[in-house]
Amino acid sequence: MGRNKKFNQEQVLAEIGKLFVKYGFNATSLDDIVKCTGLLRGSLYSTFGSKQGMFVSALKLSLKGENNQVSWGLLIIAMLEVAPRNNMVRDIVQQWYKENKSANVAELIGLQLLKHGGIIEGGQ
Amino acid sequence: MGRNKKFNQEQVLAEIGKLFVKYGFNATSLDDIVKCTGLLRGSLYSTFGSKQGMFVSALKLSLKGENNQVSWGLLIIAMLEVAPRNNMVRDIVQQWYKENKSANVAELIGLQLLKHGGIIEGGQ
DNA sequence: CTCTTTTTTGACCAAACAGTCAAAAATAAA
DNA sequence: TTTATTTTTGACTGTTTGGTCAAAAAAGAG
Repeated sequence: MGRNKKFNQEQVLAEIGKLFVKYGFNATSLDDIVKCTGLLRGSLYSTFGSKQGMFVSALKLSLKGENNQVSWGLLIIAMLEVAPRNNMVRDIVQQWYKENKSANVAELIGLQLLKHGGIIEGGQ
Repeated sequence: MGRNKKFNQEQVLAEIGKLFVKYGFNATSLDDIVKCTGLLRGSLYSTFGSKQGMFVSALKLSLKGENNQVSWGLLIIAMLEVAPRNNMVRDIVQQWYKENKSANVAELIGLQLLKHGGIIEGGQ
């Protein structure tokens, strides 16, 4: 019983994921997240617990679908900014790596990072 | 005339570079830099102008030598955290990419990022 | 020694930060 | 309708942030 959440969690996580990809983890502020989701801090924190919780949830959701621009972005942000100090994120990425290890995953990661930095061109 | 700087600029930049590699750009605070270099904010700012200036100087210096763990680290941080909003850094990395473009640069970048995130093992 | 220029010093600042919480509102269940 | 439970709201907090600046100290040049 009690009230139901009035927002669609997956929709919100998709928005949050796009934000993290655009600015990176540390450079994305809670004010940014509040603005882009339309939710208030209390709702975000009671749902996800912390900023890292928001990232973890967005990452997990994104990895459930097939690899796209957002999931690649979240993966490289995870490896550079989050995984080194968050075991849960490191485990998630490690799991993903195990399942997707192929001859050229490393190369694909590198290409995504080069795109992200605007060093080479790429869709969007 | 006038006083000479009493610190070795290249030594200081090497320390700063290591810090940036360890924590990333955004997660490295000026207090961190002050502590690790032994310099005070005023000296740092009168020499490098800004935090981004410190990063640019450390990156340039590191790329003058041959590729090592620090220069790889600075490059991936540059691409993910700095280049998207700093044209100078983007140009530096682009220049580096032009000079080092080989069949497997992208793969090397990907491997470095996987190492950085602790996803695969690697020296140190 | 004196003069002039430069560096060093560290206190200071406003803005931005992630996170909290008590009260109000909403609603599912009985 | 009442009650129990949940979510929403938004003001609030202490901390940390990158950056500034005037005064003091140092030292090269004459």
